[in-house]
Amino acid sequence: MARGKVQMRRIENPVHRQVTFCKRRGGLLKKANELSVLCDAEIGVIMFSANGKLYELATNGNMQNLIERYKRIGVEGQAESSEVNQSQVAEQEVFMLKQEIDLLQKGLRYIYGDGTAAHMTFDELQAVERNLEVWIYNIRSTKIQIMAQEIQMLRNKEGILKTANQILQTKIIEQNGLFDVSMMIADAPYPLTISNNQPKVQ
Amino acid sequence: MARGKVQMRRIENPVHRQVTFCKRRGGLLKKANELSVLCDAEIGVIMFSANGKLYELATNGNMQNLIERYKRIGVEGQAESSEVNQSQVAEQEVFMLKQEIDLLQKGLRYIYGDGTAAHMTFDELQAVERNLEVWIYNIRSTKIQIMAQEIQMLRNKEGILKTANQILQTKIIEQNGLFDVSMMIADAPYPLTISNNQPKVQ
DNA sequence: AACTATTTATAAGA
DNA sequence: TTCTTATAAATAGTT
Repeated sequence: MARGKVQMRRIENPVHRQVTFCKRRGGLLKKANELSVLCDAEIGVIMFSANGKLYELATNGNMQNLIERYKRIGVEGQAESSEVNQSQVAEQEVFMLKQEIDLLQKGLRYIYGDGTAAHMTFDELQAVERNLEVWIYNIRSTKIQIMAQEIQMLRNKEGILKTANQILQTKIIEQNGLFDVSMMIADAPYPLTISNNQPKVQ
Repeated sequence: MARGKVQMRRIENPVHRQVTFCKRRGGLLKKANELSVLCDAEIGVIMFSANGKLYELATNGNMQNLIERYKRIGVEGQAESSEVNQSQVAEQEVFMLKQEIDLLQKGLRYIYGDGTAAHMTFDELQAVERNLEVWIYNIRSTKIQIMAQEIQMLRNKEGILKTANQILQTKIIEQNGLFDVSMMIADAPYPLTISNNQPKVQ
């Protein structure tokens, strides 16, 4: 509105955005208050900044009352809504969220809780038991996979070490001509020149 | 703001007041929307005109959500409140709620999740498996308890029914004098005069 | 936060 | 309510 028209889209520069928010926030609250005084209207404004900070104004001094009135009057005599009547959608959404929360809480009570499962019905217990069996099955499968991978890795290592061992023996024999070192290391259980650092499986 | 400065008090002329309300209402909503877009803020405005008509704007398109958020966050980080700050109580409550939500989410990710457990380490799997075994054990114990209670209850019922049966037979015999009805009901598997509505165990 | 050149909002009139 | 226009207010860019 001054020193240049502004494009009506999000200000990318964070500092700039913050400054503008601060300025316009004041302006908006002032306008709201003026409208309230001049026209004898009751106005509430709720603002959440980008970083979640709350700013509010209620011209009657009490946002709770205003919200109560809003919910009561609600859909009835309203005129210029920002959108079409979304109250049904909103109610539905709230209902869904509440159900989801219930489910979350129940599920956790189910698992953590006192462990005695004493408050559950027989059918619920039956269902949980089946779930637990599936989970145990999955966990055991995964464990077996992990162990199989370990085994495979160890076998690969074994092969590499054996090969290295042979190469080393060959080199030593070449360097020492006719002298046969194979008798010197005949009792060693592993190649003497490569450390054997294997991972463990419990 | 134009053609003369305006005194900041209620406009007495009703027509004039209505016109001003209409104009400034539009201005306020526009400003609110601009602020929302420019600064990435979430803004709700509720206006009740002097004659009780409701006008509203919610920049996220849903006033219910905004009110929910307002009530949740409440007094936390707010600056220009129209009321005194109850921040300590509110902050505590918000903190508790956040922790609870974290716990819920963490616990459920653990249990539900993708079921494949592929992202867990071997040791984690081991721990979960032990937990699951404990839970299954508890569940099976509880099931057995429930079944034992059922059996006990059924036995009690059986006793009561047998007693009732005998009493009834006795009464009938008394009323009919020498006539013996016991032969009439000898083939009935249960007492004929008491409904037998037993719970089921799967 | 303070300063202005401009843009925007709007009071009065129609 | 809406349009017009003179003027008051708000504010973008700068310091």
